[in-house]
Amino acid sequence: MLSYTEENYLKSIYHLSEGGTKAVLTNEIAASLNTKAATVTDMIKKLSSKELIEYEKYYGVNITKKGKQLALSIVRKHRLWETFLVQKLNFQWDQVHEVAEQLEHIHSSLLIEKLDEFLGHPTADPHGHPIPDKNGRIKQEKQVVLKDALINKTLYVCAVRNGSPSFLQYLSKIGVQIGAKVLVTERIEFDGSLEVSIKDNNPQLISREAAENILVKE
Amino acid sequence: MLSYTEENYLKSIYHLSEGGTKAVLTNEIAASLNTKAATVTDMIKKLSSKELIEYEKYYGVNITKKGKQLALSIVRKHRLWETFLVQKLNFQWDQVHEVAEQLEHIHSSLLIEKLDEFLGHPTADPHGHPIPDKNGRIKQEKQVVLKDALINKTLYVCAVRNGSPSFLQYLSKIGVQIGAKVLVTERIEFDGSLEVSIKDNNPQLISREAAENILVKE
DNA sequence: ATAAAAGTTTAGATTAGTCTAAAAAATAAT
DNA sequence: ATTATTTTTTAGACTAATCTAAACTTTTAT
Ligand SMILES: [Mn+2]
Ligand SMILES: [Mn+2]
Ligand SMILES: [Mn+2]
Ligand SMILES: [Mn+2]
Repeated sequence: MLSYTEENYLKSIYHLSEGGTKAVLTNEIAASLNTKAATVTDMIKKLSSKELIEYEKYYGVNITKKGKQLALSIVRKHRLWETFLVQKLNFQWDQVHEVAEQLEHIHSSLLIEKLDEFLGHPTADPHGHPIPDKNGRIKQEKQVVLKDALINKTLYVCAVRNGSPSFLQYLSKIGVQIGAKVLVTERIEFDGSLEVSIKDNNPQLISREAAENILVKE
Repeated sequence: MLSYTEENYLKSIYHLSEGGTKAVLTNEIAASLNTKAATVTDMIKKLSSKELIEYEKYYGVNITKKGKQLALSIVRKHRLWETFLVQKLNFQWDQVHEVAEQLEHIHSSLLIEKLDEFLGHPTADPHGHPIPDKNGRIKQEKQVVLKDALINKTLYVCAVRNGSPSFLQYLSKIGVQIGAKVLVTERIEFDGSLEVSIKDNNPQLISREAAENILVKE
């Protein structure tokens, strides 16, 4: 069984390697976990000896199949708990991440399967992120970054890329939530900001920065 | 903020001091936490320096007001989680303790208040143990050990004293659950075993040992 | 009252996780 | 192709929690 700390390292390595194909670097892990490179070097040796990652000195790490399965089970727990907090306990979507960081480390397969059942086998968490199933499979739907969306095409918000409370609170304030209808009415060349109509309301400006962190689908 | 380990020691000391008035001894703590006396000595020094207990060398410890409040908040979390697992996730009463041992250490007052609300402010957990309220207050009802119950008096099971899975499974098998109607039809002098009618069924024998671990009320 | 037994504390060691500072390797710049 | 910079690893130290073995106190038995 992995310790709380080992689980956090493994999950972080999994997220850093998502999408990309290159090895994950020591400093990247250190930055993502707010720790020091020397500490990371020790830990990746340990995870490597457990065959959860492959480590080549000075070149970084790659997650193994076994490591990925384990990481996915932690991600599954994290996202199921976030869903529980929002759907059953009426948390706001900006309040759940920190608590889920703790809850994801509870060890009980019975608990997680019963929780999944209780929630009706959800496929996405409150931020639109996919929830891996019991076998670690993820249902990925095609989505596009709002920044790159076509002008005057009706779209629906399906996920956020940045889960920071301040960003989520801002989104709530302007009416952006998962499922919300959005329409880009104009793209400002100068700074990349967008004029967007949210839920058929009067168009308002959002920054390029914000538009890069909102995912939409048709 | 207390560590996972400090919380377990404090809770254990609280439970060992419940009822009794004498100081809690090093070996009692060691036994209850499956650790060694030397380890306990170190930890009680730490808890003492945090003013959660009062420690007199060679004579044991007493929990302080501050320590008791903290212990009660952990007990509250433990019992609310057990209630959640049984009432919402359909766990059996013999499956919840181990998981609650982990869940009780999640730090989030928002979480626990919302959970309490979600469960409808329950006053007892699945084993009939009282759930302290937000302020640490416990609603104690008068109850008697089944072993000492009057003959042929209708009573209702209100709690168990021993939460081991094997005992709880045995109780489930013979129909004893919280709220079940029971009637002691005869007390066997020889070994203290009781003949008991459970839910108006034919009387059956239960051991003195079992009868000492079942609490009933009128 | 003294000796034996039981219980508790101290001393010294170990493991997990962390850090800083120095050494080594890889990458970038002249 | 050397040199300078950046990144990574190693070395050594620290804290929390744990253990065993030895020393010390208290309690019990003679
Ligand atoms: Mn999250
Ligand atoms: Mn975590
Ligand atoms: Mn319990
Ligand atoms: Mn616990």
